[in-house]
Amino acid sequence: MAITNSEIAKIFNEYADLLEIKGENPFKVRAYRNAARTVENIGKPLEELVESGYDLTKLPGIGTDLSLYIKEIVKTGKFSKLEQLKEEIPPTLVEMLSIEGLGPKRIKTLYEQLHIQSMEDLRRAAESGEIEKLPGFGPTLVEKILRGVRLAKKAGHRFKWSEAKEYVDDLLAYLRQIELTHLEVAGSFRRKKETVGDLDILATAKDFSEVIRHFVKYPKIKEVVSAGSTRSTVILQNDLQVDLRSVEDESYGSALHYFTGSKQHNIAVRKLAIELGLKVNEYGVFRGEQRIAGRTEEEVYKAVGLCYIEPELRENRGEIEACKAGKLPKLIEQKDIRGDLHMHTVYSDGKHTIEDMAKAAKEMGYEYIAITDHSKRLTVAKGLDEKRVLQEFEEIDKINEKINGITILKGMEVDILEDGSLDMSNEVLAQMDVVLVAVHYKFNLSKEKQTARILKAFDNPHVNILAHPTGRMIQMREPIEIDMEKILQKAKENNIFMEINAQPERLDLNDIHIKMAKDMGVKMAINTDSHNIFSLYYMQYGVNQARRGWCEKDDIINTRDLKNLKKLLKR
DNA sequence: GCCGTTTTCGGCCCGACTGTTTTCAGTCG
Repeated sequence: MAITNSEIAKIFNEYADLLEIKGENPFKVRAYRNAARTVENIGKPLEELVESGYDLTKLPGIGTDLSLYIKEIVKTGKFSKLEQLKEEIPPTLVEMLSIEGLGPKRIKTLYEQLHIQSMEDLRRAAESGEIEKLPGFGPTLVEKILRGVRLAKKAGHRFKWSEAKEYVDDLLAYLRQIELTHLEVAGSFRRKKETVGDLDILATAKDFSEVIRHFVKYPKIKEVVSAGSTRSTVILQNDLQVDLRSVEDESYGSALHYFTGSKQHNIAVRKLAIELGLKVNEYGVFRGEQRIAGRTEEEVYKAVGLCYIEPELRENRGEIEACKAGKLPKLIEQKDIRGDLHMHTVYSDGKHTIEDMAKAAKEMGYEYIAITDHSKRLTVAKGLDEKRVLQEFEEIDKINEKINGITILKGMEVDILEDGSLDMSNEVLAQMDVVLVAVHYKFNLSKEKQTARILKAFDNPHVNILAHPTGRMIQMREPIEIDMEKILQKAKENNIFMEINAQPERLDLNDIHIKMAKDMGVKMAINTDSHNIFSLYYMQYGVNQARRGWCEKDDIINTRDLKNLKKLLKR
């Protein structure tokens, strides 16, 4: 049974948690966390790297020890040091870290003084008044712990970016009711991460205390966690945490940079600053006591010898090196998109007609769309057989004749059957302008079989695009197991494109795979997979994801005009 | 535990807020 990179990362993170509770050297703890991050971010399975004899110490944050541990985990599926540590420190203590106000030190105290090992122990001791008697603990903290225990059950939820966007729009409109100089959402939301854990909002105003007073009166607040003079934290009724912070205008740029993160990017920038004898914090860039930059982000980057780096790239995944080498991408923008190559109509499981979709797309300023209804295997979606799809194409011909300003391409989202053959005859496929293929069932095949299934589909000379390549649904369905590198390699050889599916719960490919594809020279298409006219606007989410994957206009085929697109679609 | 064009030892990002204290530890981001 193969072990995945994220499973290895999880092992290191759990080990780090336990080390921290044990009271180990915090830098050692950090080393394990850094290693976990590295492991998560390399697109290639570590299992393969180990097999090929790759020198793991070349990876950032992996030294002699950790490379040995990785090998051990890949070979045995287990990390013996973690197993040993679990004998010493009960692993159930880790779950208590999720409670607001409880960190490693306090958990250690609770364990050593009161033998508290689980959430249930914790609740009992808090209610009995035992915890309050401990030095360093008081009634307020106990209250907080009890609240934390109650909340822990539903913790860990992250909001889809699109979902967070709705809350952001409402909250910003509320905040703007009073006079502000600057107002910006920072954090992972600004970096356009596919999910957002909380919101970080930065504001400046003549009288900031008034902003805080206004903020904590927002009607959708469930609880005000803290409200200081420069920052405040609240929980909304939907359990979304919002942090509002403020600085002086002269620090606005550095604060925006600081609160946008990512943490790893900021650390890397600070290290650069230290090398130059500078200090970077949220108030500016300082040489000694003197502030030399801070009003804008551009200033901050310039002061540490860098160019401006787009928020979507700030993950410390090579953007700093790329900037120094003058190789930062010029990221794709929504206005570069000229069409949408994946959508459904009433012929299968869509809600609108071909003509409705075409008109809506025309209003978006598109030059072309492809109608790509499902094939017959997908009976739940009323998939089309050869005869029906040819009828659909006749209708497309008629609409193309009478409609102006947009061209409708004939396409289909064809099921890849279990054996890798396609759910449509070659004779009919040959009549299509664009052929999407996709996996819609048998998600749990072994990695070898699933990969072979898709590679076989790529042998069909009519295939153009692999739709939602991993099938994952954010926080709902795991991706199918495939060897992405092999698939990208063959896509490159056969001139097949990968889809970046813009449905907010899919966003498939993810950012790491997109960058992998880009680096391997595989081009992609950003498609909405719309089932009605309203979701055509999902395109923005797909563009966000493409930007996180370093895509430029040229990497995305539906930025081409129709003539050039057609050339690309001819294999 | 990692890392190094000053270093193979001695560093490792930085500050706000809270609750508990009476100057600060712990937590959080």
